[in-house]
Amino acid sequence: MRRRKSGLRDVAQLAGVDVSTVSRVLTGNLQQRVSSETRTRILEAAKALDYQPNALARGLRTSRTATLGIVVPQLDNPVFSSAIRGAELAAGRLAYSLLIAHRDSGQRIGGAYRRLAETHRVDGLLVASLDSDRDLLVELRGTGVPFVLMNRQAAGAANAVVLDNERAARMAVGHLVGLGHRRIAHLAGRLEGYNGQGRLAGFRAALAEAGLDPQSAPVEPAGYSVEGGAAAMQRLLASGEPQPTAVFAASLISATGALGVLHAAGIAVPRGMSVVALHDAPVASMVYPALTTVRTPTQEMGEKAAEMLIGLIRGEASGGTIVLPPDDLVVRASTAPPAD
Amino acid sequence: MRRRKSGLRDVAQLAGVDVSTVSRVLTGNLQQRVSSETRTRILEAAKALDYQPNALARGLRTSRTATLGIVVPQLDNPVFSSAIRGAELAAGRLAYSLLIAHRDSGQRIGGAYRRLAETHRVDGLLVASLDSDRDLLVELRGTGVPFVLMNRQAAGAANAVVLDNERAARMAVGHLVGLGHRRIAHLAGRLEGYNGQGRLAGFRAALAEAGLDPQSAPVEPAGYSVEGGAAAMQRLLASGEPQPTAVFAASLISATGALGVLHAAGIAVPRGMSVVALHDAPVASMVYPALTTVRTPTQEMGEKAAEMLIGLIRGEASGGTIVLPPDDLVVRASTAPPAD
DNA sequence: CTGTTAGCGCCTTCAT
DNA sequence: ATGAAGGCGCTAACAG
Repeated sequence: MRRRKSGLRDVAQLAGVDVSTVSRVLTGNLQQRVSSETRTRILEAAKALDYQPNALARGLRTSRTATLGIVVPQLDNPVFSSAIRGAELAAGRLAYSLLIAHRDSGQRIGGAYRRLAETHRVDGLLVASLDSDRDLLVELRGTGVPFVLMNRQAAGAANAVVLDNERAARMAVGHLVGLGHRRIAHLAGRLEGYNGQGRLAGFRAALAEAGLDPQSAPVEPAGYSVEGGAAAMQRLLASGEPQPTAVFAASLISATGALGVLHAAGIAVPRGMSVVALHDAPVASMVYPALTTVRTPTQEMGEKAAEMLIGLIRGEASGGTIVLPPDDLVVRASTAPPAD
Repeated sequence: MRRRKSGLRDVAQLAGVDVSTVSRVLTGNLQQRVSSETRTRILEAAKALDYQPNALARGLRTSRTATLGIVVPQLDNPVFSSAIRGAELAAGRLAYSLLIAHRDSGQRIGGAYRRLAETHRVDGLLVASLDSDRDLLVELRGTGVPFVLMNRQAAGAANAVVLDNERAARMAVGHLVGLGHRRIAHLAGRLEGYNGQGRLAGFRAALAEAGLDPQSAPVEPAGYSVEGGAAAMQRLLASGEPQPTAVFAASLISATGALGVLHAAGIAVPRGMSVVALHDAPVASMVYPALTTVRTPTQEMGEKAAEMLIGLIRGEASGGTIVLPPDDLVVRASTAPPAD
């Protein structure tokens, strides 16, 4: 019972004009010279027929697909899912769609990117990857489409949207210092990575500002997993006296792992140990005690990245690196003045 | 320095044959009559030029895009992100891509679906929605492409992949009963929804089997949010004696909300109250105490749904409803025998 | 077994 | 201000 999908030709016929005129009106980017009379006639016809352009035909002709590819290492990480959401919002506003692909781990690096780009499915790539810089960039360049990195920076990659890690870390550590903590440890991210390094630097800077010795402060790499956070916390507790009274975790996820270890060790939070983490997400209030966090603009990161990419595709923008400041500190139940 | 992308014509030229022959070989679904000599020659040429078919041109010609649209209400929900992951895996195996869209809440229902389907971007739709049945189905039918529902069933929709809610609920409640609990409450899902009803039914069935009275057991609708779970737990605690010794939550997320309320009320888990929830995800071990859950095959749900949809698109399958059994019970720290 | 032909639906010079 | 014509890259009859 459903009629055949109507094309440009049907609209043209109904409006009594040539298809090329219809195309001019409906594409309508330039203020084409078309009598406003026929223009309205065409617009009406298009609406009457509920005309929808065939994206394939248009893409074939213009060699642009109005589609962005997005490649993420994991979907269950709130940082990425939120960035995707942002990218999707921004893309939608600019009439772009999002084609999603996981990094097929185990495959040759970049397989996902290539497939998308080389079959003319996407006009550009949004990349949130954990790969080592060199291989990643080579593959990305090989695709021949513009790309924007999200949540990381890589030497030689011009376009990226990242968090101001240093400032975020200082916000977190500043909170601890303000509460009176003097022995503060850091559950770091990946020390080889962009974010891990920035957060560590911010941690040390904040300590120095407070008149504490950055070099003697314990730092345990924890990565961005629950297990990593747990292991790092364990090492921290095992590593002799005097124990810190507070820890700053580089990520919400690793902080939850640390919380588990503290529970198991019988150390009350925040009485025996204050915990503050970077990134805010629903999980922060699901754990016990609810975690004090620094809210980070992850959704905005996706939005900015998509906007930048579309700008690059359209040749309107020049790329660069956007550094987003952290939103604010969300004080919950996991931080308090030190007991001693 | 990157050479122009090579097309069918380049391959044909290099192999010294006509493009149509190349097409036959490279499409190669049917055992086309082509001399194995020229076939290998073409294959070599294609490899030498690193030929990649232009998906747009192919799609325009065949009116199939090898792309599935997936519409989800939220990305940060582990159930959905895991289902997406599964869909992506299955689609990839069958050479399909995934175009993602959020339900643009606030817009007219189905806007997301329509945009994807009516511009010939997708061959079919994977739908995980929370909308009321009627509107959803009307919109979906209007798109003219086949669709498969994930994690829900709707009257009149032939194709769906769902969880065996009743069995999952019985698994959870059976665990509680086995521990010796007699006063068991249910933090239900949405009682109007498919999943909520199934889980409630399973809850009551399990009680009846254990010789307990299903009708007198407290049931509080909690939805699938942290806040809903907290509010429901609060109502439960306020609703007079005798209090239950255990609760079965219809979802992991609402269970975390309930945990928070129990902490605040000074009720120890599991000593004062056992908690078991449906769905397993990393969050289950992030909360304190780590939640005992029933693991559900959410990723498989996505896989099955994608496989079914592709079967429908290819005209090879006939659809239907697949009911997936729960995986198993994961006993963590939130359940124990009742104290009294 | 292989080449020829004819579009898929659209955009875009080039005329008029 | 509008129409005519060509072709994006590919596949699918139909010839040979």
